[in-house]
Amino acid sequence: MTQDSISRFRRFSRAVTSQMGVLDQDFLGLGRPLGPARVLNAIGHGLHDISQLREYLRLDSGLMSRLLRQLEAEGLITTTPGAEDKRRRQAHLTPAGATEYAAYERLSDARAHDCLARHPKPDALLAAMDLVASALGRDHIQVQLADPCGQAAQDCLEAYYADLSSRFGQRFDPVRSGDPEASAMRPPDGAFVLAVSDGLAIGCGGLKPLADSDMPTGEVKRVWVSPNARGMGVSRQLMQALEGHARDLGMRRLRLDTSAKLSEARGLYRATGWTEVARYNDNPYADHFFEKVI
Amino acid sequence: MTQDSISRFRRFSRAVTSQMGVLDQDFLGLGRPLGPARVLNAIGHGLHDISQLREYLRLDSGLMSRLLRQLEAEGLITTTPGAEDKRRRQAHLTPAGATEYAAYERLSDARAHDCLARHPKPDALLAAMDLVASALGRDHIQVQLADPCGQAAQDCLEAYYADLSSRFGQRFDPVRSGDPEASAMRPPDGAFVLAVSDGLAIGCGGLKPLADSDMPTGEVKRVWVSPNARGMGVSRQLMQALEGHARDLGMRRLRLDTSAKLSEARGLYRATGWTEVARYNDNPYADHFFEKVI
DNA sequence: GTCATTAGCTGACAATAGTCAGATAAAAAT
DNA sequence: ATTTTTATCTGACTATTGTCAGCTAATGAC
Repeated sequence: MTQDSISRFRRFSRAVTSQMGVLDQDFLGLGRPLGPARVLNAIGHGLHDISQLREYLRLDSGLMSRLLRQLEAEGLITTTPGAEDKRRRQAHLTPAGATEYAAYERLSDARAHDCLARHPKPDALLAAMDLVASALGRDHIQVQLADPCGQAAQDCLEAYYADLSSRFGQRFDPVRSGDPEASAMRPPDGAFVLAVSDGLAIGCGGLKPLADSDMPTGEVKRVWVSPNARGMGVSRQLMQALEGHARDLGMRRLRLDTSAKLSEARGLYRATGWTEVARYNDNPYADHFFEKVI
Repeated sequence: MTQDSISRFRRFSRAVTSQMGVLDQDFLGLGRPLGPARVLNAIGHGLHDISQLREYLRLDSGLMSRLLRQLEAEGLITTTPGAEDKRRRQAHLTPAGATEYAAYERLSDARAHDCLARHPKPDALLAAMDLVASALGRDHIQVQLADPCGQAAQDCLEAYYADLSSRFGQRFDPVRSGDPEASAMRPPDGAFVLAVSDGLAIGCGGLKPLADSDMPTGEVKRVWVSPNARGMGVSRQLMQALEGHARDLGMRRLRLDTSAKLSEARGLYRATGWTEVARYNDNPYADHFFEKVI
């Protein structure tokens, strides 16, 4: 079983526990009550901002504060005032806390592994979990800037290329880590965004500058949404985010190319203010071209 | 959305809450704390035996008792000593309790309906939920005697016939409610069992007497497992249950017919003590015949 | 500067959940 | 008939979770 399966399983678990209004009691059995265990895990999972923690765990500020003091007294975390705003405190794991967190992670991994290992079709099970998690978590999908060469982005892009390969019946194999376009999709030139649902990247989109005569123009590329998360408005969110970044980067116009084989997409473009234009590049796979002034 | 979708959704929800070690906080918002609300719902759902309730909800006997007293004081339930064993008390909803229970059901229905209604592919979502629920709940699948003309049995049989029709490319349409074989599959002549996972029937099997010369013989018929629950040992459980009933009914030998197109099944039969025999009936769809002395 | 707002903390409670050692009565085992 | 076991109940606790008003320090608006 790959690490990726485990993370997909855990995403499902998180989606279910946080979206269906359920509490995860998984954490019991390691000698710590649910409250502090949830806080410890959330911090371990990368939520350092206390206000974020409160929102994620839906805890009262008083209760949150007490739980933090408790973990601090146990020597598992430290809290420090924020760098910019000293009111916003940050929580971080101490080495002892990291060890405890790792124990929870192992427990969780083991459960995921067991469940998948004894299933006759683990891939089908994971796909079903993805579908359910996306449906349950559709209101909590976040679009965020990411490094196009990071692991999550690479996972998305590989899935995207595989998707394209199967649609065009032809192998897509762009240079991977040394992707010549990657640097163009990083600030300050462009942008690359990921749609993240409960910690798993389920979609992506890139924006790179396009040399043009009359006005600063960007090109939208590699917009892709995981099949199990389609129809949930993710691509719309991705496009909005890319437009926002384009504006911030001073671009005045966006372009994109697409193919008749990706028919779902064309409706979205038309519905969100894009107009079809004449071919503007020599991409052999593209047969439809759109433009939007922003 | 059909009622069936709702029950499938709710089955998923129950499977997730009870199998992943999570507590359903769904019940909040109707002015009752989680504990009593869970008890009320479990009773409404048909769990009357207090020991069953305790096991299902995993509550301490003292706590359970107190929650019952509380609900009794509110006039929502009554408890009575069991008919056979006066220690085992039974809990039942009063009319007022039934009204409260219905309010929870409506809330739950509404949530299920909303979630399905806003999904682009509700059927795919439900199928994914079935798959996940079956995987999570595989250790809690119960095989129980049922009326072959009951609603759950009819749902299974219809799915079974649809399955056969698609495999044989030919329409199967046995007489439904007036099924001539139904009465043969009821005690005292035969048996009909359902595999139930979190309240949803996911498989079935029938047993009817077969006229034979040398020893009392039964025939196993209509063994079917929902595609989303296959590979989880359900058919094995069904066959075991049918064998048990056959023994109780005094049968000494079992027979069954099957088709080469249902190849998965033949491995199971061989592995569980059946031997292939010569054709014993004129079923045109059957081309393989098995027998087992019990 | 003053004032309103914000993030988080503390104290004082209250409600809920869980535990455990008997008590009681019915059933089962001897 | 006696003893043991079982199912439930009760009382006396403890632990956990949730709530709310007021406090402090930092920030931002005017």
